[in-house]
Amino acid sequence: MSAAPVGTREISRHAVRAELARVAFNRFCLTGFNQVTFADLSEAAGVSRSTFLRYFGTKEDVVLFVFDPVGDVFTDALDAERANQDDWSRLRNALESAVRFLVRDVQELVTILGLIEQTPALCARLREKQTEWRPEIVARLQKTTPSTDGSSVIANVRVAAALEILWIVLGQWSASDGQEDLGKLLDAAFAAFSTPARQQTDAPL
Amino acid sequence: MSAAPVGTREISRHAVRAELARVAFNRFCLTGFNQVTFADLSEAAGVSRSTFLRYFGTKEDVVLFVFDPVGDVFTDALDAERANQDDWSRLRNALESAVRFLVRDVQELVTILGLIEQTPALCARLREKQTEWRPEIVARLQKTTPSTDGSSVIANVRVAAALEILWIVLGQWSASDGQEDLGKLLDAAFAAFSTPARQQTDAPL
DNA sequence: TCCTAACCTGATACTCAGTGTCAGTTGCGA
DNA sequence: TCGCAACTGACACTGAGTATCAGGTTAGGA
Repeated sequence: MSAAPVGTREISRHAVRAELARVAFNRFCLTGFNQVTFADLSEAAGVSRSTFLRYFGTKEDVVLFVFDPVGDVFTDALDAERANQDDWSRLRNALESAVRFLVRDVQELVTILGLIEQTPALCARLREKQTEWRPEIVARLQKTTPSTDGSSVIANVRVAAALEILWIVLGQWSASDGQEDLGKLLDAAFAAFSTPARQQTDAPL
Repeated sequence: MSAAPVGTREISRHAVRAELARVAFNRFCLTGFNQVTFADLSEAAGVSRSTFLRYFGTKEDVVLFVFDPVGDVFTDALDAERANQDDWSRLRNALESAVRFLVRDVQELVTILGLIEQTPALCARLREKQTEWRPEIVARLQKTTPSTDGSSVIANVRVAAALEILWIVLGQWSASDGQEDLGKLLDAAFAAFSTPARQQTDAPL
């Protein structure tokens, strides 16, 4: 996982970052992501534009940096799974760990997801992160299974599908204002692969 | 599908667009996407920067506009499928239509995919298009099946998974320089959902 | 306690993407 | 032939992101 902050410098940096993000987040929700400029943000936060930009490389990162650890959380959780389970179960459980990591403050996460949903630039950047996570996850998933020809494609598809489920489930969950049970939503989503893909699809929940 | 160009204006616009994209594409491949500016492109194409920007809203679109019809191709193909097939078969076949639409000039497509792969901005924008296609595809897939509670999530997951397969298969295909059979690659990818998700995964090709 | 090297900050200047406007031109239909 | 609509280049502008610099602050070792 990411190295815990050791020096006081690191602690300070982390805290400032959090505070800047907090201030910025309010502005984004109030005015809309695209309407807010770095000049606005730095003024609201009481630092110079230069300084603000030193903490966040891009405007998207101001919102999305909270998702950065998800890749590691996911791979770690995948490793912790018993290797004798099938791929889907392992992915489902690892996904639950990732979701649990994200849901600390329900209201906050719902708000962030809402902001992301209505801002194409944020969606795009988030998908980019998702794509960065995939190779490592695929490697971990395959570690137990001696890779045969073509199994790499299969592993890639399964991981990609699992990551898609992450956003679909979170979207559904935030649409219910954080009311629905995330575990059940995950089960319902993974049913897409176990239910006979014909007519019906009786909701299993 | 998109309206065929009728007036001479429309024909002209379409042709100019294609020519500008052609010139620009060479530059991108030569120097790298990020290193080329609109000033470079317009100079190379012999038009003003203003004019170039009028044909393509963003630099990404200069490369990716060829993917714009894919969403419609996919949904149309999905409608054409016999409704009594299962979801996976319908999606697989619709995907094959989309792929066939894209593969007109093998060498050109391989080059484009290579450029996209090594340019994060292009990947991100492409994923954005993909996300735009999804709702309509989900609607078409569900049209035949009376939607029960929770089946919407399942349909969303299946479509999302299918679209992921599109890029995974195209990536694999372009890595083989366009040699591998796309139909077989699609079968291999969809095997991720039919093969028991345990050990082995003997490659079915 | 002091010194120094590393770090943080704000200021400034720069490149480039993307938007908007305007005046002149050209093609097309009436 | 007239007039409208679209196309064009020129120009100005906003804002993201990069780079540099000088002055101030702090951590940590002597």
